[in-house]
Amino acid sequence: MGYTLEEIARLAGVSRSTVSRVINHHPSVRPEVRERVWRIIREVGYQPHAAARNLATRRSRIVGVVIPEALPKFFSDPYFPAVLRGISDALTERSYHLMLSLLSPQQEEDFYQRALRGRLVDGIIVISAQITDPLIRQAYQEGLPVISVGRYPQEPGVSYVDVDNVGGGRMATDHLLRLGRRRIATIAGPQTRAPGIDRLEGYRAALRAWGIDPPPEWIAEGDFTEIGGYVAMRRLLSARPDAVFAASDLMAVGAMKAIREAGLRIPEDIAIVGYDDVELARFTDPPLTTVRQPIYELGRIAVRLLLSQLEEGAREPQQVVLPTELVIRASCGALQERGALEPRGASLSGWD
Amino acid sequence: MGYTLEEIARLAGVSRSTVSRVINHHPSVRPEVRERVWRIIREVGYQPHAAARNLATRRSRIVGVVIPEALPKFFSDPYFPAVLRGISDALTERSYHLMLSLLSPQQEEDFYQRALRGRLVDGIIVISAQITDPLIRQAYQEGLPVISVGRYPQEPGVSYVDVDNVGGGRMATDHLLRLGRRRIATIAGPQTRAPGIDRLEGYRAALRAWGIDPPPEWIAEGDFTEIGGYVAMRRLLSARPDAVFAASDLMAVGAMKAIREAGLRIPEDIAIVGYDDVELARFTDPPLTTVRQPIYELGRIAVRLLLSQLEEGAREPQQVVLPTELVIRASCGALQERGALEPRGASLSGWD
DNA sequence: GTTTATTTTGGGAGCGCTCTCATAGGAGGA
DNA sequence: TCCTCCTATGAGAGCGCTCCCAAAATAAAC
Repeated sequence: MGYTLEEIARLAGVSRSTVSRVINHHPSVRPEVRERVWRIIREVGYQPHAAARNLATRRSRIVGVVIPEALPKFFSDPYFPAVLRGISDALTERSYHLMLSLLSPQQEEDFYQRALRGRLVDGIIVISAQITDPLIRQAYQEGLPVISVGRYPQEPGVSYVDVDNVGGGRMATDHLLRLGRRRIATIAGPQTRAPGIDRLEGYRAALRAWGIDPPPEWIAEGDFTEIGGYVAMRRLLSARPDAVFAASDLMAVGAMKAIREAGLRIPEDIAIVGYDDVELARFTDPPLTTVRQPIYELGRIAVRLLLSQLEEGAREPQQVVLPTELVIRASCGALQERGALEPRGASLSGWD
Repeated sequence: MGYTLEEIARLAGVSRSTVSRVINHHPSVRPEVRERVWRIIREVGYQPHAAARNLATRRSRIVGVVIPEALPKFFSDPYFPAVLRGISDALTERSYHLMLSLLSPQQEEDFYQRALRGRLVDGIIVISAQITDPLIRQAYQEGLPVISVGRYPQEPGVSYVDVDNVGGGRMATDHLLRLGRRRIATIAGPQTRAPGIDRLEGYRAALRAWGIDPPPEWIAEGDFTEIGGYVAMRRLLSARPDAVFAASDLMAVGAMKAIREAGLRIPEDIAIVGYDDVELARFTDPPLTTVRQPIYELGRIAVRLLLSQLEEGAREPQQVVLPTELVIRASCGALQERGALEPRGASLSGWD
């Protein structure tokens, strides 16, 4: 423990430089020498000192992953673990390390100073940024490598990966239209955040394509939670919709409750489509038709974009939007065997 | 961008050493000089280079958090996010950074080499180790700072934080005994992992204290999953128990299904207590009495132990066991208003 | 067998910081 | 007023690596 390059060099009877070349797989070392050096390295269990290397190369091979305001959402939402897995897998493949920061807004500034400007990390990936995330803006303006998971409209030059929320909203609404529904209401997400805005935009686009102009009373705003969906749905009921597109599964669940309380049937009286495909969606009554997003991929691609900046020096903003997928279950009325998958009590494994 | 100590020194008209003292809050700098230096630092936005500092101090202020085999469990289990939050909060308070590694067994070795022996991290916290985790053992044997979240019986000197699984099992079982149940069966967790072993031990201890010696047919082993609980319960039914202690909530849910299929009522015919207090436990029918663990604290304390090794050079193994808490709902029969909390359909927010 | 080109190796100079030690001022005591 | 004792500051030597450049060894060309 605690060997240095110098000592390995001495043991192998070569110079420091040669050992350095061996570790870094530089071609111009005689195979015989290379072998000898490796043997010594393995023998004594030598491992180059990370800080020394980082200092000399001016690279740390560490990527910061920032989850602002993680505290409430990090729990319930399967979103974060999935993105994180994607990021982690992709980084590991490329021999990078992942520095995780669950930050409150006050801590963000401090983090930024220490980690990014102090070159502790080579770049950062910010997940689910507020629409005006100062971290992203600051990093971007100083030319430090940053990728946003979720589009970042404030600063058009910021690279991001996002899911096609407009497309997802359109797909969900279009599906209801094709099933013959015409009075399609929506429970939109908060209009302060990109997913909320985009999914509503998709809803509008789909209706527009069918020549329908939704009146204001078809649109209610929720906050992505179950209660929010419930409250919004009660308001929408007076418009007598025959279908609802909810911008999150949780809101869809709340909406289903309100619909049932009003004595209406799902999907016969009101069809419903959610968004996210959370695990729960398979176990609602009836199972929820919903929009699935490639969340794991989101993480992987964020890494790919960041490393292309880091290693190939890509300068122009790269903006990737991934397509979504419609998962058809019974709540939209497209399936015959409605109720067949209905669970007894709450259940998570899906085996019953 | 890219200022060095030297340059700040020149700008402030002092030496490098003095600037270094200022940043490190060394007392012996004249207040007037200190102020002048700080002003320059703020003005140019200077930030010390992390790698240079790490090299000189031989400390990185980074702690590695290793979650082996994260892939399947990281999702469903609220355990990991909670521990992670505890760790993250505690580290942030002490100005440490968190390096997260979601590792497959093959990657563990590589990680160990690079991160720990290369001094990329000052120490590691391993969550939910396999009972024979090689990472922990290797680190421990080389004297590198490692804390296990969950006890590590293989190597008695390893420091760990754990939850009192024996106490939790005893508490759950004792509760059923106090409610008058006498034929108490258990669905134990896998006997290859500490929580499984310990909770069963607690069950035994509680019965022993009441002079009851559970026959083998009262004990079935599950794998912590819902199916596992279902299968185990079907086996147990032939022993005609009047209560069951399931070593996980998921198994309890499976057991409830089996009980109901057998035409028996909960809690009248068979009372049931689970373990973990997962979110779902509030929404089963009837709501599940269960054992809650201080998971967030687990993370915080892991950090405290690690830093006491790192900063105060604590050498002797520190082993902390946290108490659990019994959350009484209707499934054990202790509550009158059974069914009052019963949800309609699936629901997560608990507001209905 | 030279000369020239090429590959392999070694030495030196950093990377940007900390930390010990020596020195220059000042304060305090006689 | 002089000497002693602190306190504030500066200089220098690393920390352990990479990378450039020149030297040595080898191969190729004449």
